[in-house]
Amino acid sequence: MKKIQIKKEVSKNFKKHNHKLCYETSMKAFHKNCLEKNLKLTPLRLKVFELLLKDHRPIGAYQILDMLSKEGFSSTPPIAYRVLDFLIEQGFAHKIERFNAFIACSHPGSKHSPTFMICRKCDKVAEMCEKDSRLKLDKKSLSEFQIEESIIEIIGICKSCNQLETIKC
Amino acid sequence: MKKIQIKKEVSKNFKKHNHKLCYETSMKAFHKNCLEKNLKLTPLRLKVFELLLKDHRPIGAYQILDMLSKEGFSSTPPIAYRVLDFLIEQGFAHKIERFNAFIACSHPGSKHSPTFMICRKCDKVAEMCEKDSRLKLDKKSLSEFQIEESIIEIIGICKSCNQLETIKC
DNA sequence: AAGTCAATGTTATATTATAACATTAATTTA
DNA sequence: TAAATTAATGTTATAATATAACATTGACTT
Repeated sequence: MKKIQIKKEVSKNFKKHNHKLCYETSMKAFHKNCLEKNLKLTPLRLKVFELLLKDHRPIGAYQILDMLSKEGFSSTPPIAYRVLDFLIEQGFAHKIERFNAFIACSHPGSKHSPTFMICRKCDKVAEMCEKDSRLKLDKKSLSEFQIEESIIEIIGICKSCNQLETIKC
Repeated sequence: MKKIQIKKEVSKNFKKHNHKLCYETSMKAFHKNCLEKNLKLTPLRLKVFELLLKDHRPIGAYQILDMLSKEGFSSTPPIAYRVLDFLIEQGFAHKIERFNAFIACSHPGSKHSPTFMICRKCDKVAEMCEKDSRLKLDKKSLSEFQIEESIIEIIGICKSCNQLETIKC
């Protein structure tokens, strides 16, 4: 039987969507990853990942520390940064350089260089999958530079915010 | 008479080149810009721009402050950040988010969203002009997100460093 | 039970950045 | 030209982000 391919919309993060599904899919992948690689899925790691998954907005390390402290976890800076490093290494989180903030990965499970669309009104972020975002460089440059990693962050206004603005007028 | 178009090489910043020409061209453009817009070309602004133009490496704000202090300028943080803001606004400098550092613009004179190639060996940076770097997003995303600004930073190894590495072996 | 190692805890400090207000110097205007 | 205005610079204080270094805990190994 042919598997039906459901085209996931890149910009869904900006709209109402089945977020419970987002959450559960990512959390399941995280469990699976840790199990397979024999990495420890500790309460701290789970909690931080859970916080990142809450909505599609980046969170600063110190915000995370606040939330951890409210939940009874230790909350000195290295606590947050270490777990964030772990999540990033494992491909389950990214840093948004523009905001010094962190976000759950939308296509978790392997290291990759993401492209982010960042709405400056609602602060939500959508991570595009590689096939929807391609950086075309000219031949000469490509031949002279060996790319290892790319940071692509697009800042603008998402459709939802744009529509709200239109309605307001 | 037809003007001869000299194709400027994007990756020249990584190699030996006529840097005096780089420097002078940029400095001249800076003078012209300030004159035309009636902005004050103060010793402080000149000095900071000069520092950024020294080579094609990004410099941190506190490095700039050190150098300013050595040259007898006042050197508390706002001094650097204010001038950097000015240079960025005027399109003569950019921030490299990845390194919280600043670099002289290679195509100065107007605000634009640059693409940087950053060599992680020699720390040099080349800024690509827009025609040599294009971000292709899928139609759907484009229609749903109004882009205002983009941050594109490519990290890797430049040809010069790559060759050095090869020779070493 | 002792040894090992990964994870977490802790203390201290480094690095990057901004807010708020004071002073100076250039320019405009009375 | 003197007063008024404004832009630029100077200053003090502090906020926000991040890491180094070492201690403790707890799980797993042997």
